[in-house]
Amino acid sequence: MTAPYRRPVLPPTLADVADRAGVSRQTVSNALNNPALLRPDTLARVQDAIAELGYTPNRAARNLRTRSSRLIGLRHPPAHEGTADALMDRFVHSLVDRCRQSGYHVLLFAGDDADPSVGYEELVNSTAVDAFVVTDTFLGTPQTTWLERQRVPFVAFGRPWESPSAKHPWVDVDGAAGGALAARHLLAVGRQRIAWLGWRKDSRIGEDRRSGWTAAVREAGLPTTGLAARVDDTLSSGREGAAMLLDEARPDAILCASDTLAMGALHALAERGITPGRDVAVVGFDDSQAAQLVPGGLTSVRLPLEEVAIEVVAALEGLLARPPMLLPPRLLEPTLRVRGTSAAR
Amino acid sequence: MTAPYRRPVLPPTLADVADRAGVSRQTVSNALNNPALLRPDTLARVQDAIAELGYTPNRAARNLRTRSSRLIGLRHPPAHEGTADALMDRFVHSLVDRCRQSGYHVLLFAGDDADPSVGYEELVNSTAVDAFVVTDTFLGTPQTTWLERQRVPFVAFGRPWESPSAKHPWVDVDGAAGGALAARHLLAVGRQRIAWLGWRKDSRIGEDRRSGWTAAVREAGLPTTGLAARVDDTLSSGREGAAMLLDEARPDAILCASDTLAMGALHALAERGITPGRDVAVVGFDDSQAAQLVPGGLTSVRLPLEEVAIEVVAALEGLLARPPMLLPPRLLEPTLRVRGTSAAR
DNA sequence: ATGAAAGCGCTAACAA
DNA sequence: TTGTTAGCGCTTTCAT
Repeated sequence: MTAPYRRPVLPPTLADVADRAGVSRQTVSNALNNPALLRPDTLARVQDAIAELGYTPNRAARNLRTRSSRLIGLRHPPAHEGTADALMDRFVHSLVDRCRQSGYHVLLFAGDDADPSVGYEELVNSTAVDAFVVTDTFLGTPQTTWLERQRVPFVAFGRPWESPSAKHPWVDVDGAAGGALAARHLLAVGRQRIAWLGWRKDSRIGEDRRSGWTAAVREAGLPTTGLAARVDDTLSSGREGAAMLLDEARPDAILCASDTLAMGALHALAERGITPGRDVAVVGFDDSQAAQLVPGGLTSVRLPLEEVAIEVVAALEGLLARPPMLLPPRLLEPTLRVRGTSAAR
Repeated sequence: MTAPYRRPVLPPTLADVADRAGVSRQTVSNALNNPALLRPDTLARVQDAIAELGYTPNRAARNLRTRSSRLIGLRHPPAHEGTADALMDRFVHSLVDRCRQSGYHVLLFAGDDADPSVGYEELVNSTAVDAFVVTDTFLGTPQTTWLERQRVPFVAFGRPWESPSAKHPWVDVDGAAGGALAARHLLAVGRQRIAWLGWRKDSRIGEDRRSGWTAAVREAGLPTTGLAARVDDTLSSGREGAAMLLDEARPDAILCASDTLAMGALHALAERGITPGRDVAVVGFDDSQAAQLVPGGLTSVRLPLEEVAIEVVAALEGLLARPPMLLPPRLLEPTLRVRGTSAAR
């Protein structure tokens, strides 16, 4: 049952490399961290020794010495079943990829939904990570205020809605621009009564997206009153909200705050025998897999998560540079993926 | 009388705790790692000091000393756009959650798709992680054979298809059982001509799932010949494959190797005005968000990813225990989520 | 049950 | 340009 699953020999150390190259340990360290200091022939000799031994610096030792781990902490929130929030997956991948290019790795930790600061504190005090990426600023900002007070470096994906005076770096996507983009697209394909199916009023992200709809529709001289519904972000709420809109407001398009709601709207249309895209257009938000896969295809606002990751890592590097450099907030523009539910007629 | 505490710039160290508690550093270390050695009153005094100072052991120092990082490496593969493989998200979350309960954290790294060993090697040599979770065994096993030869501890999610003699721990889901489960369900709701829409023959996972379909259908004395199509795992391939089956084989049910293919099949049905679940049943694999959200709902085989994570972490703990214990492979049973596309008639 | 000493592998500061 | 010294914070002997 037991097996010798440990590596047979210990990995080579910096001292081994120094011996082999016939130089001191410090010279090897310099070859790694400050190669310009070495004479070319010495550098080459050291690099040969490194290659021959397959040497890689021991991270624990380096971390201990430099007081930095080159690890970025990211709380991995539970995926909500039955919703279309596969955003995280795309973002995490982009983040991991950009981090690699900067020599960082991503450390995932599970937070407590009740007390969001719980995971952060332990990782900070144990110097396990150099900084955090905080993604759930829509939950209010207990973490960010805590992190800020503790002077822990972090970059937020999401605006500090509750405390606009917060000075930490953040990157966000312009929801209002996305809402307007979608609304103008619907106007362009000939829709006149564009309804909004969104989240409850306490959602700042929801209100942001909604404001784009309001602005674009009014700009076209068309009505918004009586054409809005606010519900929870669930499939069934979306279906019920859309049903209500269809029965009471007679819209020819429904613009939704999320793909989850948009899929709910498609349910409502199907139940009434209404064809999406022909009779009533539907547009969602987030360009989820469901939007991409549903028969006919669901038009959706796509968040530029790859760009977000780039900006987040840039801000992180600024923060961790010496001296630290505080990059200004970045608000990125979403795009629109047009599919069958908003075909031109 | 205790002295007033002022939060220092640097986190408190073990020596700070020792000073405050009036004991030696080693006693504090023992309080942490071997509390049974201490006299109850000493232990209490140390714990008080730890709490007062908000002390958390420095991970780098501990890692350096113990030669372990309590980090588990996980390669985060790129999410394929336009497919329903949101599996990873659910699995990662379960894994992170279980790891926390065992005092581990998950380190994400981006691999190179061309040379899958690239990320692993650096992390191993730098002792950045104690072990790996390998998820993409369906790609063949360059990583696993490499890891095994390097004697790096790892647990695979996925069988060693190419090398059944491999002795590393692994956890997998029984695809054949899933295929049979879905097929029997379709038989139970009165379907007689159950087609298979699967991947190409070189996919071991696909052949595994398919074998369950074959067995269950034959067991019922019904035909399988002429009722199978093999395509790539894309939406359009699924649509085309389903279209071919519908036109040439007249099935009353299509069992698919993935939700992506199943969504493609729904496209094909929609184009023909065929109602899923009434005229032709459709069942997918993986219980993706698309399956949960698509109007009518897509019946799908659900992988027990939470259980997989539990077993993976258990195997990991065995591997990292001293002496190491090699847990036997685990093959877990999937379940079926019945939705509208396979309603009883 | 508690304490003293050593050292894990690395890099910052300084010396040569 | 290269080498020497010191020490990051912790745990592992071993001694008391």
